Amino acid sequence: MAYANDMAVDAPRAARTGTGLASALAVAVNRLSRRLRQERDSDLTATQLSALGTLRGHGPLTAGALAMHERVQPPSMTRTVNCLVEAGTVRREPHPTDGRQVVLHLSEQGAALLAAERRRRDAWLAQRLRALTPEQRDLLRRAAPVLEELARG
Amino acid sequence: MAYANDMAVDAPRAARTGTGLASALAVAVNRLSRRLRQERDSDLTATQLSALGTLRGHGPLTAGALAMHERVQPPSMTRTVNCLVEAGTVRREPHPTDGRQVVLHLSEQGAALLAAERRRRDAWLAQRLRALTPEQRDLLRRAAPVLEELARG
DNA sequence: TATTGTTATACTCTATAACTATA
DNA sequence: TATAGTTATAGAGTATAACAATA
Repeated sequence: MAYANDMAVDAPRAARTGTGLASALAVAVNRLSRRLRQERDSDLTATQLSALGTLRGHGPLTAGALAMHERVQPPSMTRTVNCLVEAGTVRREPHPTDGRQVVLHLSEQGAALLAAERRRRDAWLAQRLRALTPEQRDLLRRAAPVLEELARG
Repeated sequence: MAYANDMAVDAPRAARTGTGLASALAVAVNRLSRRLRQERDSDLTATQLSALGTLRGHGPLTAGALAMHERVQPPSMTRTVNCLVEAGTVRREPHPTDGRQVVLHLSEQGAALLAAERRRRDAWLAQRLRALTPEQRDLLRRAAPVLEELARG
């Protein structure tokens, strides 16, 4: 016997039947993520923006801590940070007590760029959201933190 | 004056303040999408599974139609399809009336692989979902089709 | 001439393994 | 010896531009 998610691959069907939530959610999230990536229009990629956003939200972080927050392996973060430093959006500074660690700081230029890029990146989604009903927007407003919690796990 | 989404970068804050929904949603969706990609454990990638899933849902499609559904450019889909054909999960067949077009069919082997992979991919998310409250799950169940609708735009 | 699909090429993201420097 | 970060290397996804075949 197949699993429930083999019988309900699309979100509308999952909503009707009450089965396959995991599958429907995974598909929807992946599609929307890809769609959002298409809408960015700048020098910074979605991955770089995400790292900058984390630095803005949390303040300075070590390379390892940033990698953990972004859920990537350290070498991947090294590469991303190299791009960000080269673009002048992030500064590498020595750790005060541990010579092995590096502390990453968002530069003023980085903060400004982040704000501008985020506006651009969100423009498409914000426009789409305005086309929804108030109830649907409220639904998404309450769902967003739950999605974050799922990702945090 | 900055946009609302510059003041609320994280989902919980957006939920509290009622601002920055687009930004919070974009961040949450991107994080969860990346997290889900980490959880796959198979020969097929998330992109390949998504293409197979679309073929299963819609039946045979031309290369161009599949690219449109997956929201990628035709050359990207060519590459994905090459991998799928090489893996024996998809067959290329000639279009009955138009010699330029190619019709892509999900093979039986592809359907079986898809089912198995989807189970594996969803296992992590399903487990995480069980840790939520029934209200949160219901929230996501209703949010999933809205996310799909946003992506479809 | 327009359309469909592919090939050529390049760039980004990501990972694992190996290496360096420091604790 | 263990840890933090980087470098080296490789594989996948995506895109644009150029090309082939067909309509």
